[in-house]
Amino acid sequence: MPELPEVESLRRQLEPNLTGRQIIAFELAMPRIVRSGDVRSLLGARITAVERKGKYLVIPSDRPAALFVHMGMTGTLLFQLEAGHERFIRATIRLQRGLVLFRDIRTLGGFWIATLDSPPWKNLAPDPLEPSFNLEYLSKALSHRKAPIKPLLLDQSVVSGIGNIYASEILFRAGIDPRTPAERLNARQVERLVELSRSVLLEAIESKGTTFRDFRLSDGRDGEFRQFLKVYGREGESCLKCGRKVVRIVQAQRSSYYCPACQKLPRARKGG
DNA sequence: CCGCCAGCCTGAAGGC
DNA sequence: TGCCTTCAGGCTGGCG
Repeated sequence: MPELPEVESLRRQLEPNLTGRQIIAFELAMPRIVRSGDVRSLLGARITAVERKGKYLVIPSDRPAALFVHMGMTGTLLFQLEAGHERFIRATIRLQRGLVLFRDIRTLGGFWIATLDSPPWKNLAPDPLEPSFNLEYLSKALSHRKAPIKPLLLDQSVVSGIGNIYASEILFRAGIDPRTPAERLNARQVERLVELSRSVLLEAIESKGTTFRDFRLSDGRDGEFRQFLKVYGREGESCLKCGRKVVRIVQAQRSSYYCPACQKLPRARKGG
């Protein structure tokens, strides 16, 4: 699953079911999903909150240790009162009441057990819902960056929480060509990126995220934002603004979708 | 520091 | 019915 709206939707569903509950046991069907730390340091611990940082879920406890979860490409956390018959369950957290199942087809996600002041990430930028993600911040982060803006939106040290679907959606709504060198964006465009990153992610949260393929909410349901996607996955279909065909290109080994008519590159500079 | 690329994994879907 | 290739909501580490 993966991007901010999906992780935030999971967080909201899990919070009331996990907060205040004691961890009874970990059952690791695939031990290597524990990337660092020891799950034994959480046995008997009581969960005190379910938080999110970028695309990570952060689950602190009444012990020094906290559980960090990243969903990778295909991970999710299912909450069930009783064991079911789900496929691809890599780990099960047995609670005082209920079970948290880590379902991850491609096993690119994982668990980290660590203290809150030594999280698994380094250089994680603010996400677009944080006040510190503003024009001043983003202008500085993008200045002197010659790389195309689209892959930079996926760089979690520039802005956290945005992944491949929402990067294309944000750029479409901002009217910016994904190939635009970041340093060539003017202040007006950077401002639009700040505002639209925020509004697109908020709208997606309203719909409990996007299920394009594998993502499931913690109750097993699908996110409903897919119906509101304007370009992602719509190669060859008509642009919803102008009717021209949506194009797919590959940047940094990832698909980017955009409308060549609605999303323009800046004009080449003289001499340059 | 920056930009690019291979690699990590598994499963679904499409072509032949 | 295979067999093979391509494609996937992410991120890390290594190279130049």
